[in-house]
Amino acid sequence: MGLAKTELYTDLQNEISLFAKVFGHPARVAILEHLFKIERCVCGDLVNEIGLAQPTISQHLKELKHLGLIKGSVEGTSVCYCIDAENWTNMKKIMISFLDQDIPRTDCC
Amino acid sequence: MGLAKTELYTDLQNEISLFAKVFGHPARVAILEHLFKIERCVCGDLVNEIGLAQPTISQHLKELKHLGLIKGSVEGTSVCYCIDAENWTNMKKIMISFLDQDIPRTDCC
DNA sequence: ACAATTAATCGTATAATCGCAATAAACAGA
DNA sequence: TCTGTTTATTGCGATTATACGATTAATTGT
Repeated sequence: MGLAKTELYTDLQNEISLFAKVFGHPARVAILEHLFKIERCVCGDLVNEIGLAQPTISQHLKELKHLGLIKGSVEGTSVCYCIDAENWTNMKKIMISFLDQDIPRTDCC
Repeated sequence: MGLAKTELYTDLQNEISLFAKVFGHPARVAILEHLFKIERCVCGDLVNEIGLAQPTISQHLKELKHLGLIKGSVEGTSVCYCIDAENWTNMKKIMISFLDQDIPRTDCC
């Protein structure tokens, strides 16, 4: 993707873009929506549910876990994933404060 | 970025990821925040404000305009940009409904 | 018409992303 | 221990994204 010049932006702007980037792929959106619906599920369930190869799902899970939005616990040979409530709530505040800014009444056109 | 298999996902999931992707770069976050603060500004202002080259800013503006989140009007030799209030509000509803899902009380870990 | 100003487009180098086959790692049961 | 099950990691090809110099296009003022 080339290299974003992160030093040009505020920490908050960089943080917003990192959260947004992880939502910027429909597979990760689908994984999260499934976790919200099912509450908890193992990696193999997501492979069947979504239809991508197992390494691909595993890679998307890794990115979600790296940002702290989900957490996984080993249960025998499988790994159970769920939403990380605290981190999700924190992320939600940041994203909504960005989305919910007051729109200027004066139009430019 | 490789090729996402959009046919595997719902229209809503694809739409959410497209909106998120455009927020997935700090320059576009910075552009939008500046438009919220200043209400209206020309391309050159953003070049000075952010510190990227003019073609780069122009390219980011193009992506924001393509999604309908901003609109631009020609004013002499310069182009004035502003937030598209209606489309922003529509996008906001979609994104917040995704972010604001009920978090399951049962933890997996 | 000409020069100056501003923004968009083109071309290109670099780097990240996506997807998956192959493989490794961790664990459970016989 | 051996086998089967499940997930993580590695390596690779194809594609997309970022950034910018050079150029073009559009407009204004003289």
